[in-house]
Amino acid sequence: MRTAEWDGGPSVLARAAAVLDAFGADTTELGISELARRTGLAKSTAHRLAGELVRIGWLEQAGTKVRLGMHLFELGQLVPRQRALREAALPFMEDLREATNSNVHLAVLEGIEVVYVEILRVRDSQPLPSRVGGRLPAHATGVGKAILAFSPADVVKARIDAGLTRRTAYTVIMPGPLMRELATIRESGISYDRQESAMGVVCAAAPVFGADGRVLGGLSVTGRAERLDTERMAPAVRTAALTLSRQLGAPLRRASTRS
Amino acid sequence: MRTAEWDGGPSVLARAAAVLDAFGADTTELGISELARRTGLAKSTAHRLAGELVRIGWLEQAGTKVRLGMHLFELGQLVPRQRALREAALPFMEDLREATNSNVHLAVLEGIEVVYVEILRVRDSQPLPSRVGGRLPAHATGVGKAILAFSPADVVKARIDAGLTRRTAYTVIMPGPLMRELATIRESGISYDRQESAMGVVCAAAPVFGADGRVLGGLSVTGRAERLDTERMAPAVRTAALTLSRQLGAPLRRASTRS
DNA sequence: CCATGCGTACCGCTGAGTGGGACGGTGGCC
DNA sequence: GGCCACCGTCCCACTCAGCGGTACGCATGG
Repeated sequence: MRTAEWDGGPSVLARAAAVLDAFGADTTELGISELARRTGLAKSTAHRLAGELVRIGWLEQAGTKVRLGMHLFELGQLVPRQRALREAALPFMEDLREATNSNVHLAVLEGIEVVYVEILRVRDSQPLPSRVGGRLPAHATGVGKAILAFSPADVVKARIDAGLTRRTAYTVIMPGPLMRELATIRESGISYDRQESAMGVVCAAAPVFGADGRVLGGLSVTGRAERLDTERMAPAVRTAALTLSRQLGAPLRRASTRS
Repeated sequence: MRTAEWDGGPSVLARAAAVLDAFGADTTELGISELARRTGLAKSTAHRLAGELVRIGWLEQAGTKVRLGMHLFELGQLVPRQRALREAALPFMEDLREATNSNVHLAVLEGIEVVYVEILRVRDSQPLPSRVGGRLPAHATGVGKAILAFSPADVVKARIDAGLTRRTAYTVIMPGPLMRELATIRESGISYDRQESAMGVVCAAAPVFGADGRVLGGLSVTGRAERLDTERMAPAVRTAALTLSRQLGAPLRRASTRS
């Protein structure tokens, strides 16, 4: 069997993780053979693993196919990084949406990417490239840059070393300019995304800090380029992020706080 | 090692599931020894499993302790039963919250319990016994009874056979009265919870149907007994549930639709 | 009517997983 | 201050859980 793609040792758990990771936003159901193909497992192995995963509730039988099970949703809702932040942030996010009449995002950093923890959309919202539980490269998003600006140097280094992948013509892909922008964000406490993650989408973002003074995530106001004046939104986002940080017990000293 | 507690065979996956299930709403971080104790695994086994789970992102290292990882949140957000329903329901839930100025719940049936998929709270909301991703016995909640009323007979039987556990003095714990109430709900399309899940908490709920005509979940308006007039809320909840069902492609025939 | 691909089932081999045990560090109670 | 209980970590020999090649019955469709 081909195991070369897994760096370490292909343990049962790694195989099971590969099975679950075979599903995606547009891949909600898979048959056994398709599962085996995507994971590189033998068909009989995929069959047995799927059966076992169904028995523990991580997969659900859908006819002869299989899909992610509710137990995973339940577990996911218990993830503390997400839960504590979302719970504390929700009221402020709703205020922010009402005040700005724009989409509001809450995200955390996971490795070198941001994961969206909550999204409040406005009624007439155009489609956005973000999804709750979805990932985007940190350097190509407003919240990502806000978080990176207040993260330890090795985190920024990891992001740069992994390659500043281009997502649009405006994505910052050079280390130098990115570092300079992060310095500016540290001064102003505000980060902008000017069509850097998706064409036509702009946002203003600000970092959220925890009780230990370290950055926990980012808050942003997002909208279409032709409708949203990011500079006008900046004070509102920053205020919401500061208020949220204060409620989380963050030691906010001056205008801009660094870790 | 003690494996008698697991019915089938204690596969690696079952052990890993036990490790993850050791965490809960109030148990966000665990040490290795505590983990071993709660799962009944040998300490060295718990240690190795935890290490492997960390490597695949299902757990996170928190100092020497360990907690659920962001990867589980990401996976959980992909669960189709939850995602499709929540996405379609959100706008209607917001309308419902605004119209009734009360907490709005969306839940699905998982086995014999309901799992809350989304909760919209009002500003001054008193604490509720519900949590997104949390479980409650189906027979003791408004949404649960709404779903049971339109579920196949064997589902209702399973719920009754598992025991109608009492949660408050008002919980329906006798099979006969429960069956009669479900019949009433089938007629009216409305289900009530009068302090049956928690003292002081009442709700009005209605079932949500999918394109195949089967019940997908339940929608409810919830509040404190002294402030919420459930009968006055009933038409709003039922309307929202019907509108949502129609958008989901449900074949709604008459005033009340059954599967 | 055969080719193809599906889900399912069986079964012998083997190395991944197991857990007992040991070890060093640490915190608190006496 | 010194004892002790408990912690996380690591090692290692045994064994059975997991693996995948193989085969079968069944749709589908060309």
